Amino acid sequence: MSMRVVDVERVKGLALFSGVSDETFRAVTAGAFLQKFPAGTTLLHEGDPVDFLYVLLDGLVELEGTWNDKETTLAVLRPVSTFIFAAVALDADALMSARTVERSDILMLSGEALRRAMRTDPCFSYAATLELAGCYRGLVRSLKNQKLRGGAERLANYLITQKVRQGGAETFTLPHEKRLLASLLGMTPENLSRAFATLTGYGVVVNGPEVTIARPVVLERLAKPDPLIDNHQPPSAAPIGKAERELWPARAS
Amino acid sequence: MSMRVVDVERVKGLALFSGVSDETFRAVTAGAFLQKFPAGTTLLHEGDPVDFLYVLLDGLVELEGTWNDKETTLAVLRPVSTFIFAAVALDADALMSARTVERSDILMLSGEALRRAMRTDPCFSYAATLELAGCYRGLVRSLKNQKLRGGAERLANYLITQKVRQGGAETFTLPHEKRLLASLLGMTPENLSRAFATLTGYGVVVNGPEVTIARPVVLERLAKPDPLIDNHQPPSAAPIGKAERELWPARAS
DNA sequence: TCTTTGAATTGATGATCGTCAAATATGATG
DNA sequence: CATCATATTTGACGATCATCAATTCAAAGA
Repeated sequence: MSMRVVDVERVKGLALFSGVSDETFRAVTAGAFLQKFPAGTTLLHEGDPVDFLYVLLDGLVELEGTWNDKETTLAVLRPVSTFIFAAVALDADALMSARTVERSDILMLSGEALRRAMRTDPCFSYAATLELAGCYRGLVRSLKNQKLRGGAERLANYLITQKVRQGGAETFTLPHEKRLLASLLGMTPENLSRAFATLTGYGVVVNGPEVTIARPVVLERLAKPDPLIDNHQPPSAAPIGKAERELWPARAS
Repeated sequence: MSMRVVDVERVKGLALFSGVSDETFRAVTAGAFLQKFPAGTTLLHEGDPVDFLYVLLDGLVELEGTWNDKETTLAVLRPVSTFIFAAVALDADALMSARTVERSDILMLSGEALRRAMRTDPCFSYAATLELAGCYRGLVRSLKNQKLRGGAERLANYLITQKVRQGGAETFTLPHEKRLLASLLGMTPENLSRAFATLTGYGVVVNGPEVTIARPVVLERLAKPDPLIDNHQPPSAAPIGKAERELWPARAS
C-alpha cells in the first residue's frame, strides 16, 4: 500500500516534482497508494471521474479511446510516466481509458491534494505546466502523424524511433504485441502485417517480435522522419519527464 | 502597437489571467504588441523558435502542420483564444504553423516574461496549467475523432457542433471556406463535397455556406455524437478559456 | 508430446479515400 | 457588366484501407 524508500526516490526524481519543497512533496504523497496490477487490468474507464493522478513506475500501460464499439490506442506508456494529468488538473471526467498491458507498478496520487499543491506551490504548478506542455506536444505529433502519413509510413517511422530509443542497434525487439501496435498506428492487425511485408522491400526483416533494419538509408528515404513529428530521443539513464523529452535535443537534461 | 483600454480589459478577462495579481498582469503585458494582420498572413512557421504567446482577440486563425509537401489543419481558432502556449512554456520550437484566415487582431506577449511570471505567481501558473490541460483535452478529442470516425461521420458531428455553438437554429453558416473545413476534418475538398452529398440523405441541405439540418434526429443517428469526443457547448456572452470549455457542463463558468 | 488457445499472417473482396481532369459556381476587380 | 481568379462540384479511376474467412504459427498447459 505505501511506498518503499526506493520508490519514493523514483517519484521524487520525476520532472513533475523537480524543485518542489519537501513539504509539498509530503502533502502530495501522504495519501498515495502504490499498487501492483496484473496485465490487462482496466485502471480507469473513459467517462469516469478521475480521483487520482497515476504514475507508472514499472510495467506498460495503454491509453485507449472508444466510439461506436470501436477502440483505438492513443498512447503506450513506459516507466516512468504520469498519465491522465490533464483530467486531474481540471477535475474532469477521463477522455480515455487506461489499462495495463503488462504487470505494472502504479502509484496513485490524490487529485485533490495535487490541485491544492498546484495552487500553493509555484514550483510545483510550474513543473505541472511544463509536464502538460510536453504531453500536449506529444499529442500534436500524434495528430500530425495520423493525418499526414499513410500506414506504411507510420510504421516505418515507428520502427526508426524504436531503433533509436532502444540504443541504435541494427536489430531490436518490439515492446509489445503487434495487435496493440496496429491500434496505436491507427490500422488493423491485418494491415499492419501487410505494411511489414511492404517494408521488406526496404530492408526490414521481421522475425516474430525481432525487427532488423538492414538498410537504414533506404528505409529513411521512405519514412522521411521529421523532428516536428518524431521524437528521436536516445535512451538515457535518468528518468525524464514529458517536458524534457520535448526539449531534446535543444536542452538535454 | 500598444493596447487600447478596451483590449486590456478583454485580455484581463482571459481565463489565463483570472485571479492573477495586477503586478503580474502588468509585468506580462508590459512589452506586449497588439497587431492587426490581413488574411493569409503566416504568423509563425513550424520549426521556428517561439518568442511570443499569441492571443487572438478578433478574426480567425488556422493552426497547420506539414509533412512531405502535404498540409493539414490541426485547429481553427476563434476569439478569444491563446495559441502555441505549450511551445512558449517550454521555450521550444513550434510544432505547427499559425496563419490568419481573416483579418485578425492579435496580441503578442513576451514568452520570457510569461515564463518568469509562471515561476513567481502561483495563481498564474495554476491558470496556465488549467489552460494547457484544456488544450490537451481538445487534442485528445481531435485524435479520437480522427482515428475512430469516417469522413461522413466527422462532418456530421462537425455540423451538429456548429449548430449548437451558433445558438441551435435549424440553419447556420459555415465559419470559413470548405477547403479549410476539409483540411480540418482530414479529407480532401473533393471528398468533403461528396460527404455533404451523402448527408443530403440525412436531412442536411447545403446552400453555399448556409447549412440546414432539417432532420436532426436522423443526422444524429448517423453522427452518434459523444461527449467524450465532441464538446457541444452553447455560446456564452463571457469569453471563456479552453479550461472552462472542457469543464462544461459539469461546472459552467 | 499432444492439445489448446490466441496471435499473426495471407487471400479475396468491398468500402473508403485520394488524385486527376473537367465543368460549374462564386466573388473580386476593372 | 464583363473578366478573371479561385472555390466548389462532379466524374472516373486507382490507391489505400477494412472486413471476413481461412490458415499458419507460437506459447502455455495437460
